[in-house]
Parts: sequence; structure tokens; C-alpha cells
Amino acid sequence: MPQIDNSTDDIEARVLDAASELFIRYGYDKSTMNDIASNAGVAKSTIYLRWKKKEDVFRALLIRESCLVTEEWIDRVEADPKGGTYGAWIRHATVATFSNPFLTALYKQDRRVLGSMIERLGQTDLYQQRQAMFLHFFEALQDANAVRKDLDAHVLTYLLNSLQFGLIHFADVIPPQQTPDLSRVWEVLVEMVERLVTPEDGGDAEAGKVVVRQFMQQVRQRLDEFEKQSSFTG
Amino acid sequence: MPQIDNSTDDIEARVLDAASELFIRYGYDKSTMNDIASNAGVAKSTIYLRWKKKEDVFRALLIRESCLVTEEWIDRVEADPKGGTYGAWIRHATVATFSNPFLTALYKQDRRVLGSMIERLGQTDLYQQRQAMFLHFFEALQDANAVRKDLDAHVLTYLLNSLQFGLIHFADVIPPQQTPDLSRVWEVLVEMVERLVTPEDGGDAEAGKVVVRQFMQQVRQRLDEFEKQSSFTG
DNA sequence: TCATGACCAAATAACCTTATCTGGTCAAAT
DNA sequence: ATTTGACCAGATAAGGTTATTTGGTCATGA
Repeated sequence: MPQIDNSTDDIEARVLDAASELFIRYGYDKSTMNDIASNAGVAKSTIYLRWKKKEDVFRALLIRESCLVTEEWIDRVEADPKGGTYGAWIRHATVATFSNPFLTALYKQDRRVLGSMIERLGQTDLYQQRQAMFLHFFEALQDANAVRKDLDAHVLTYLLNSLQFGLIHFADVIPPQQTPDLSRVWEVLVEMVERLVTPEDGGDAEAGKVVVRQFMQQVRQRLDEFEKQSSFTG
Repeated sequence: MPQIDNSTDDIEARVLDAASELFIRYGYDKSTMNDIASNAGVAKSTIYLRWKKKEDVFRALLIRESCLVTEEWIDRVEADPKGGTYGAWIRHATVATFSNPFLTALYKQDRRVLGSMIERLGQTDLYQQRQAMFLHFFEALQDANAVRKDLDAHVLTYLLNSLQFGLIHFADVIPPQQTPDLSRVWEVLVEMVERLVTPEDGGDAEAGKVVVRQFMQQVRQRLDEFEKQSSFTG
């Protein structure tokens, strides 16, 4: 057992790490506060010094994972030379989110993981919020003449949102031996999207990159503000 | 109560109709043989003269509904002037299948409807079979120079299969007020597919139509043979 | 010959009791 | 000032009993 840093931040991180691992493996209901405490190397009472109840640990984890995912998304877009296209943007938004098991379980409304938290969380509207973001962003690209203006933005983004849903869930339907390399799938999908949305004359690709940059700056800013005012405690 | 035709075919049809309605509404487990008999206007024992057990009624219904869906699919393709394109073909394959509530419940593995039959049916491989059909058909189109030969058929058909999955399930995720007209969604999707698969030189569209026609003839033939040797009884 | 109603054993639903576990609390220890 | 271990009431799990329902059978009726 290496040196244990018992600063507040480290205890909280250790508790959230333990909670994350246990919730993913055994589900929320089957993971006891004693399990979490024991895996985090603290007493159960120590957890209650920071979070009022078990549910608050779950919610703190949700916030933390969301911030991590957003960070990942920003990094991916900024690192991709083709990050300025709509198809690539969609790809990164999806891959970043669904590389996180906790957020994936949330999007999937996975009762095995979420258990009794499902009812307590109520209607999460995750896909609706996602749809609104996709829509808002696509419309900004249309305004910038970077993509076709004649496409119905709502219909297209609904389609892409449901495709995302399908890709995420299909992993549970088709056995791995019959599943192609997902990065290949994404390449085809990005190509398909780009062939659809790109205007005949090619559109204003530079303006598109500006829109993407501005959008991601806004996302970054919101994340920073959120992290400033949020703590991961109850 | 109108004239009751008590020929064998009519009794069976009435029983299957009643079973279908009850299974969809109350689920397999909550629909009793007495309910089915009563709704069909026969005695429970009459059902057992034709099917050995409850499960066999379910299986007979499955066969009947599959035949209806296949018939519907053939009709749609043949009635569509654009039925010769891959995108349109995909559309009709999907819309025909998922306009049938019983088959939809099966594809969705809807425990509310299927109940204890889920375990008894075991691994249905429905999406795998569908994938194989999509793949086989796309490869035939590639061979006929009707679509791009450089596309990875497996990756593309996996993508379209998962999209189908997403579209079917998304109805349960996004509220109806925020769901666009699905025929609009299909139009965009067909356009997206066609823009992706059509070769730069337009390909051999006439050869494509021949492939479609031949394929649907085979489907029709198989359906006829199946209906000849199948009965809807245990 | 075909449809039916009465019947039956097993399955299911409803209810109850007891033992154990779990989220949360608080005084004591460091 | 911070962490901990003992404690507790309510929740959950496990086990049992009783009443009702259900899938299926078979002799009878038309």
C-alpha cells in the first residue's frame, strides 16, 4: 500500500474512484457504502463527513465524470486536423462521451448499473439535450455557409442522434467477432455525413472552422466556470 | 356478434388474431389461454385441438406475422418507382418490418410483451440475420457495378443495421412532440445513403434494378414455399 | 367428427415471519 | 480537528404457508 495522501481532495478522489468502479461492476444498489469506504481506504463515517448520503456520492460522481468527458471531447476536437467538419465533430462528441462507462450507463439507462437511482434521477432528457446541442451547432454552420442550408436541421440531427444511440447499443446486440473495427465504422459514417451536408460548391470550410473553434471555446469556458463553482461533495 | 365462420382456417385466424392483440397489450405471460379463447369466440379446448401448448400458439403467431411482413416488404419495393436503389430498399425493409408490433417487440426483445418467452426463444440472432441479408444484397449490387466497389460492405451494412436499431428504439427516448415526421427522416437517410454508395460515374442503375428484381423474386419464392410447407398449428 | 365443460396438478400470487444487512449517527480515539 | 468504530432503525433477503389461477386433459354432448 503506497503512501496515502489524506488531504481532502485525495480522499474525495479515492472515494469517487472506488464508487465508480463498484457501481460499474456491481451496480449502485449492490455496492454498499462499506464496500466503497473499504476500497477507498477510509472508514465509512469519513465518507459521511463529505457527503450527506449515498445518493450524493452518486451525483458527485456524475458531475466529475461529465467534466472529464467534456475535457476529453475538447481535446479530441482540437487534436484532429479534420476537427472542423461536422462529421468529425459528431464523431468526437460521441466517442468522448461513450468511452466513459459511467456516462454510457446513464445514457443507456442501464438498470444493472443505475438500479434504484433510475427513478430518483427521473427524466434525464440526455438525448434531448444532445439533440438541442447538435441542432444549435448545425444551424450555426448553416449560417456560416459551411454546410447545406436546404437540409432540415432538425430532421438531420434527429437522425444522427438516433444513429449514435444505435451504435452505442449495438455493441450489446452483435457479438464482438462479427463487429467491425469501430474506427472504420466511424470513418464511413463521417464520410457519409460529409457527403450529405457539404454544399455542391464545397461551402465555406474556413468559416466552418471558425464556428467550431468558437463553439469549443464556449464549451471550454462553461466547463471552467462549472468546475469553479462545483465541488464534488454533497 | 356477426356470422361465425367455424372452418378450421377461420378458427385459427381468429385465435391468432386474439393472441396477437392480447400479447401486445398485456404481454405473453399475462394473457391466458382462456382470454385468447374467449376473445376468439371458441372454447379453450378448441385451441388445444390445434396447438399442443400455449408456446406453440406464440410460435405460430411468429410465423404468421413474419409472412405478413415479408409480403408487405415485397409489395412496398415493387410499388416504389425508386425501389431499385439501395437506400430505398433499406427503407422498405425497415418500415415493413417495424410496422408490425409483434415483430417489433421481438426485435426489441421487449420483455413487457415477450415475458417468459424471451428465455425460451433463446438467442434469436435477428439482427445478425438481417446484417447478413443486407450484406449479401449490397455485395450483389457491387458485383453489378450499381454501387461503389471501394466501400467495405461489412462496415457499411453494420452501420445501417445499427441505425435501424437506433431509429426503432428512439421512439421510446424522444417524446413525440419533438420527433420529426418519420417519412422526412427516411428521405434524408435515403439521400445520405445514396450519396455515399453511388459511384462517381453514377454506376449501372439498370443493372441495380435487375439485382433488386431478382432478389425480391427469390424472397417471394421462398415465402411461397414456406407458406406451402408451414401450417400455423403446432 | 368436432366443440365443449368439468376437472386436476402445478404454478403463481399473496401474505406472514425471522434473520441479516445497510445507510446513517454520534461519542470516543488519535 | 479529523478519523474511526460501535450502534441502531429500517430495509432487504430468505424462508414458509395458504389461496387462487392457469395450462392442459379427457369424457361428454351435439
